[in-house]
Amino acid sequence: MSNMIKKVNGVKDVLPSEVYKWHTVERVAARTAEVYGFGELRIPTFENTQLFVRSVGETTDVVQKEMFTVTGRNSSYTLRPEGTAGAMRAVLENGMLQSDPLPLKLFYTISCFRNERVQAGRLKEFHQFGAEMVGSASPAADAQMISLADNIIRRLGLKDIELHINSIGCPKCRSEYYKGLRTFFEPHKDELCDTCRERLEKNPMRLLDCKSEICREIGKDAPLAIDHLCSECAEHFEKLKGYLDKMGIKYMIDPKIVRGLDYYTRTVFEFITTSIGAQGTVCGGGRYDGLLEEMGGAPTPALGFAMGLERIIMTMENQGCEFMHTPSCDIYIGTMGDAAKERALILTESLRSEGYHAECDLMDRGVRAQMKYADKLGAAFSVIIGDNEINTGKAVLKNMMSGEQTELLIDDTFSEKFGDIHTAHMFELESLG
RNA sequence: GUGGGUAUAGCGUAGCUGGUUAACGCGUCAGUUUGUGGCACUGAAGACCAUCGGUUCGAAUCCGAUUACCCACCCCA
Repeated sequence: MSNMIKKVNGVKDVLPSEVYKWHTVERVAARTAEVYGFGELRIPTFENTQLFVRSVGETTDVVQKEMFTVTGRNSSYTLRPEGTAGAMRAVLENGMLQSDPLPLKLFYTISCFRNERVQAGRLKEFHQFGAEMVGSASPAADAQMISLADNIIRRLGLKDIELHINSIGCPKCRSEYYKGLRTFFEPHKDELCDTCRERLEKNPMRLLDCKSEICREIGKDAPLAIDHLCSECAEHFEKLKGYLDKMGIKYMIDPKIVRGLDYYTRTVFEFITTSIGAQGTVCGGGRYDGLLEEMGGAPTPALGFAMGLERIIMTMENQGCEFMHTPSCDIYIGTMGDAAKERALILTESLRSEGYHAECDLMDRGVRAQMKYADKLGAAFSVIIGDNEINTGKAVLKNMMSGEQTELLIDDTFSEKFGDIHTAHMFELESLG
């Protein structure tokens, strides 16, 4: 073991015994998104480094110190640290804004890569379900995006998730706001923590997000972005709140939400849970009206969100939410002797071609051991075939739960007969609840 | 990048202030009479006690370094 090559720090294996949890989340999310009119987009795992530098922002932590980048042949590629940049690149490159009816509605399930220190709910390779809507500047679009995320979260059975919303304005109102922030913090410059002193120059809005007690104390009465919105942004936010109210989606206004990716404008939101530790943001997103233009496209309003699948699953586990279970074995065919083995092989094949999960012995076990195996598989039915059964052409089908036994012919009619009994059994199970 | 904690079979753990073949539970495999599971019982396989170095007659046990993991800061999903 000591000389075995192990996996890299900060990544995870999902074993067959756990994968049903992922299927649950992925399927519910995709199905819900489809109901909202979103189509699945599949994008490459890596892109040109410049794509992320330009879109996510040169000064962000993600770009500055968390990207996995490889260089070769005069090119620099980066494993995607998030999905929006790649999705928008695909939108522009494929001319979707010209060819498809607006708004574009896209979703994707991807893994992302960020070279960070690992922690509960934070991995170097993590998975996101993302959704993006391109072309609409309407606050109704914001409301629908939030509704989609909210719906997925609710359909997964998650409880006690808070929706925090905020507006960080557009470049127009922001330049004014930055001035205000700088003049507010300037007198306290020496008291601020090192990173905040830098932030004052680079991105003063981040000061509000600092967890240091001193900075928080100083920033207590700092001007807030929502209080400095231009009239258009203010109206947009008011309308969004009105829509959310009418849709019955509860939210709280959290003026402290500052997204760490530079492309965000106007509406930003987070769904937060307290049940999985410090990394409680289970879903985050917002508007990025300037991004497509920044990437070389026509000015086009857009917005989106991403859900962290690991965090969603963790929260579900924590709250005892139900997952869809993968169906277990329908029938186990036990055998004694070579003739029976051949017959079992044929029966298994024909059962499988009818869509049943059938299993037979591949380990040369004794009958008793085979039955134990069948039990471990959770087989609903079993049948044992030996010389007697081969000679008479009949075998006994056993219901593993009730012990009920039925005699069946082990010929071409077996699959069909089994099908009848199996559906009756499933019906019975369902009526029992 | 910064801080704290942990490191024993596939998993979860025990191993007292250093002393002969490292223990237990779960899981795996095989049996408990001849052809039938769930319970119970018996047995087996499986660990150079993370790695390297040091102290010692002797180290899983003490010390140091490295690595990994966990948690938090930061950041984000």
